[in-house]
Amino acid sequence: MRRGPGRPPSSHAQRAIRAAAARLFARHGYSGTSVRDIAAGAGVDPALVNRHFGSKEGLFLATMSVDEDFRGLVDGPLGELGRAILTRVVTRMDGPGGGVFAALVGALALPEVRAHLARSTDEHVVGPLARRLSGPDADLRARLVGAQLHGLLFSLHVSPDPELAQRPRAEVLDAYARALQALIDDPTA
Amino acid sequence: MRRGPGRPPSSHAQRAIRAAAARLFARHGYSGTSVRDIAAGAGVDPALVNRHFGSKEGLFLATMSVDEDFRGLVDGPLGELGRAILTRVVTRMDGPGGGVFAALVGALALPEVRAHLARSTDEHVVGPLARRLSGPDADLRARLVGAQLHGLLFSLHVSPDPELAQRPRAEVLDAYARALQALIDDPTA
DNA sequence: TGGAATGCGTCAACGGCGTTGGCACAAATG
DNA sequence: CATTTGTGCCAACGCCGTTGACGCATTCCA
Repeated sequence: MRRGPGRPPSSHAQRAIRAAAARLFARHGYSGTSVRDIAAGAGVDPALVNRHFGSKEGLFLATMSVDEDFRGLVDGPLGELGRAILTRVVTRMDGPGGGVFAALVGALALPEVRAHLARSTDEHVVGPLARRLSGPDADLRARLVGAQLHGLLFSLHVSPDPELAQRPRAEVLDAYARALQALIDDPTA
Repeated sequence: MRRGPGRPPSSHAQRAIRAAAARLFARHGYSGTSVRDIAAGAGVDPALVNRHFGSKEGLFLATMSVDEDFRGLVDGPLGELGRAILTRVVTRMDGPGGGVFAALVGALALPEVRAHLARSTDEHVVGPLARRLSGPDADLRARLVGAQLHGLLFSLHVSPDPELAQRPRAEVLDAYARALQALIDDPTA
């Protein structure tokens, strides 16, 4: 995108790069998307990507995030919390930008991506849930609920089980909610 | 490794490449291991790798496999099957070659790797388990048990939760077994 | 008002990557 | 002996992420 000499000082290119990166990363994953692809999609020189975002990894971390949508995820009544959490998370991942989780998993070889995913999970699921659980091993049970969530997302969007992905979501959620609830409920009650 | 002109006709290099690849892939993952690294570790020319195994992906699929260890995984009594499956799988992944699952997940961008993992899971967990379950939605419940397994392995070895990995395995397995059992038990019973 | 500093964009190049084709040589085959 | 086959080596290809030098417009400041 060549622009005249009287162009504004702000960076239009920066937003174009972000948009192209978000689209391509979500669709083709981290290693399936090259810096040159992103630059071409944004109509920009490849070197500009690294100039603005430091590196391909920096751009990935700046665009691939799920933090904003999961506030108050574990706020419902405890007796139906398994179903509530599942509905929120799965619905989010079925919508646009659902490739984000798969893209993150595909880039876990990068330590910063591992840290990002771990922090997201801790902040929105494990931490708040552990504070709400009663009974023994609340922290352990909350972490295992996080593992269960990762497992379902994994089987739906990362290494998809076709039979599972094709079933009505309500059936899948109902059954899996029982498994989550087995860890949410106080085992001594 | 230069060898004299009277070398034996069989392929010593092939086994050296396999061994180096298994070690390096399990430790550093797919994209963290280069063909040139493997060749150097085997004392061999990089071109030999592709000559014998077709491609880096071919070598990866030939060396990274978990099939052999999971026969009869779901054969125990139904009432304690959750605990039995977990113990087998987690013990296997804690031992040497435990990096295999993480390596596979890190290479899921390759369609053949996705197919390999899906087939392994279907063959050793989902299929046999679905045949043993009673009650409604046996197939769905078996698939969700597979998702739970992936989730725990994910949180232990792919994107490790330090708090979880550090706990005594028995506590973790006991708690998670309840969650698996919630899907194994007939929900109408 | 003139000069330095800053930020944006362009271009060419670097080293590393997976992969390929050509060549050499020993062993097996007729 | 001639051919084919398997094995190994070397040089090179195109793509990758990344970097440094440079041009240019704008802004800041003495």
